[in-house]
Amino acid sequence: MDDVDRKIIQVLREAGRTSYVALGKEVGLSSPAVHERVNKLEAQGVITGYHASVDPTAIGLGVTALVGIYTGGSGDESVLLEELRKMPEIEDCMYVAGDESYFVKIRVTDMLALERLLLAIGELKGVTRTRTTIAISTKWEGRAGGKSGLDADVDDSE
Amino acid sequence: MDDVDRKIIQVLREAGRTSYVALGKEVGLSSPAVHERVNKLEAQGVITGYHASVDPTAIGLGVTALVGIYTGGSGDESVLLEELRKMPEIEDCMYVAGDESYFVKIRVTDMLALERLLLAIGELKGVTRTRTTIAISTKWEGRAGGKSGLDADVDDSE
DNA sequence: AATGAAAACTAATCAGC
DNA sequence: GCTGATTAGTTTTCATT
Repeated sequence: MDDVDRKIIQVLREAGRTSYVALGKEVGLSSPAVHERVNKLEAQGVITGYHASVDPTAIGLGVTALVGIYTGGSGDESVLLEELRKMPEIEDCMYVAGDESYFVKIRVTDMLALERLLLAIGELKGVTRTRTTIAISTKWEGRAGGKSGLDADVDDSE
Repeated sequence: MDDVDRKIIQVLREAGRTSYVALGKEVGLSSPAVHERVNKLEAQGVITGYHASVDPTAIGLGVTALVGIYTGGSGDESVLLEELRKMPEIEDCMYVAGDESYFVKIRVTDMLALERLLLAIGELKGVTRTRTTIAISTKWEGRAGGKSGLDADVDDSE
């Protein structure tokens, strides 16, 4: 992981379909050279995949909500997580330190679907309550990160 | 927007670098036909971009936090939003209905950087307080959405 | 670990349906 | 709006340094 790798990552985070030829020009390497580096980054698990970003409303997902899940008592946490994983409406899921145990981002078609999903989550074993925040407007999402991967304070080995 | 478009979207959300040849086989169309459809989806703003997913810790972003921002009083909301936009550590930003006004996801190198950023957010004009939840473990993130885009209750025109 | 050239494949364009 | 063919460009392999 050197500065060239970080530059490659930066470019691919912003434009995931950049050709290896173009990527090579950006970082000053030949196409086979960048390709080999990208393969290694993928194999190491640094690059975990490539995804098209889609306007949720265009595919009928008009409602975005952030749900904090409070747990307690009887339930087995790993079973709860499995149940959450089965719910495709849950796009993001984090185990958190704070008032809640889990924090999830969900997308559904409409308020009725939201109501149903919140009821379903609330009835899972171990869930004591939920706390829902509804997104009125998404200003931006998944912006290519903070330091752009550059000037990172990262281990330079391997 | 028909079922073929939805299938294309589904595939590209999961594998953003799928070739048009492979995509054509998935949906039962020739390569030029899918290419034309993808171009239209991009032009319509349904597909908004392609991005590599990166393991944040691999690029030195070890801390993920969810921050609710409470506002009130004097500040101009649009100025506040501009200031937030200038902070590259903020990956997601939503205007929400709930206890908070904004809800943001931030990624930073370490706790010191988190402290600095929270102080900076807290000092923005119009911000009355923040409420931070720290992610201990990200179970999943950006999972290709709920209904997979299929069987959507969507307008079939255009 | 990178290069330059070659082979295989894909993207992009276009006439025709 | 799709197909099939064509051309241009890219990915991938490989011998070489």
